[in-house]
Amino acid sequence: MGYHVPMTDDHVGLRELKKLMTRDAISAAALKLTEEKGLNEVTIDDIAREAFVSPRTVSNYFASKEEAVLAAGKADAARILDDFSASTSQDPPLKILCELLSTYARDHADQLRGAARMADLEHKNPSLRPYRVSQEVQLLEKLCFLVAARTGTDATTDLYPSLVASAAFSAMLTSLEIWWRNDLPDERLPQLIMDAFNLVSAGYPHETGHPDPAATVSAPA
Amino acid sequence: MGYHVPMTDDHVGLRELKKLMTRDAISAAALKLTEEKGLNEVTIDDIAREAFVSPRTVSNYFASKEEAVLAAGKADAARILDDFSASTSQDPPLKILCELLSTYARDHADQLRGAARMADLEHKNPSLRPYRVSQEVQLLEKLCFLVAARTGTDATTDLYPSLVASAAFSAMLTSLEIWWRNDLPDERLPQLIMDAFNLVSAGYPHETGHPDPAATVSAPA
DNA sequence: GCATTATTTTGCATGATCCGCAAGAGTCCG
DNA sequence: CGGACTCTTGCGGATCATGCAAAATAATGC
Repeated sequence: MGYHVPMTDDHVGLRELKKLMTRDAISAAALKLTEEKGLNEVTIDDIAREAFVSPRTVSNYFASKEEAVLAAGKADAARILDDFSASTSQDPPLKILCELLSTYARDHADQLRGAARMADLEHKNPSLRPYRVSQEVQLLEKLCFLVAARTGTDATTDLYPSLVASAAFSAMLTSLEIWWRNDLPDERLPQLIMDAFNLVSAGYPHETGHPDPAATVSAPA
Repeated sequence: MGYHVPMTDDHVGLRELKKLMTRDAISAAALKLTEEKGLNEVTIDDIAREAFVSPRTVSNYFASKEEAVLAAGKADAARILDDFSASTSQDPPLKILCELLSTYARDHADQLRGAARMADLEHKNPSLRPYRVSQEVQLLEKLCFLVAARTGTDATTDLYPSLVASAAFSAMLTSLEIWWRNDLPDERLPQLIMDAFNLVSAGYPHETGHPDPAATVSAPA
């Protein structure tokens, strides 16, 4: 299934290509219809018609409408994990992830708009939430093992890798959430991500009120 | 069973009582059958028979089998949040939560075994996962607002409350996970929780190998 | 106690989803 | 071109979610 095909176009296989295309078509159809009518008003038959496939094929690719809708924004996160996995830096994992994520946020603002659209969808269609969070947890477990491998710790017995992975995720997700909820400009996001990672790396210093303007968006100095 | 009408009850209502009882009965039936046969082999009709109610009543209380199964272990977490909300300490939120949780782990290890059993169920029945993580996220959001209220920050614009809430959750969940995955004795859990919170508060110091024996369980020397 | 009201439980029906199965269409490889 | 393999499709059965109205049960007033 999700095997990484050879990097050369040599023998990619027309079959695999068509499979990916129909998958994308179904996912795109689900996304479009959901944005138009709301997920509970969309049936599998509707998605099938929109994607020019049979209803059975839709169920063949996705276990539920929700997964079809959410399949659109899955690729981005995987790329980040690959980059982290491929990095040869000796810095602490949190530093590597901070640089990776803030850089990505700076260079791919368009992708992030897609993520924001997703967040919007999720707010309007609560039934999407469980599936989305579940996907996040899967990524988190993957990141946990990557951190363990990188630092020579054991994800099954050590606290460290799991805690670091969770911290990175919360930093990224919290930044995205605040960025999206407050309609901040694209330029603010990288800084927000770095602020979040700094707060995490500093051990969450006790705040009362707003002593640190860098950690809030209410005073855009 | 009930003989005569209560003489000391301040109108609690027999109705409300029966409602709670049937709810518990359904949830318990769902849990029992799922542990026996696996959730995909359990139908709503089965649960209804086991709980001595009609199938329609099951759907009346829970939107899905999954919710019925998970309804069992919901109360514990709410108590912790209430304790945190009621605390008048001026310590940082993470310190308060650390003490609250390690104390709870020391005094109520049995309840936490129940939580561990749930985690086991989730591993064997993947369809439970979305519903469970969704519940966790709801608790996390609640904790986020409690932290914001306690520290005078704004959960919608500040990174701090969301990051702190996430950190506390990951510390607790990671401790629990490692505790039950390695079949550690009850006495180890409070210490594990405190280690996790210390690691979090220290900003996840970079480890390679196992320099800190307090952060691992592999060498109980 | 008895009747009235309010709430819960239940059965029934409908629309939708999930999944296994086998036939048809398309692709791959020699 | 032809066999082997894979994907698509239609069908059928089992399950599920939900609205609706009637039966059952608890609460309230007389």
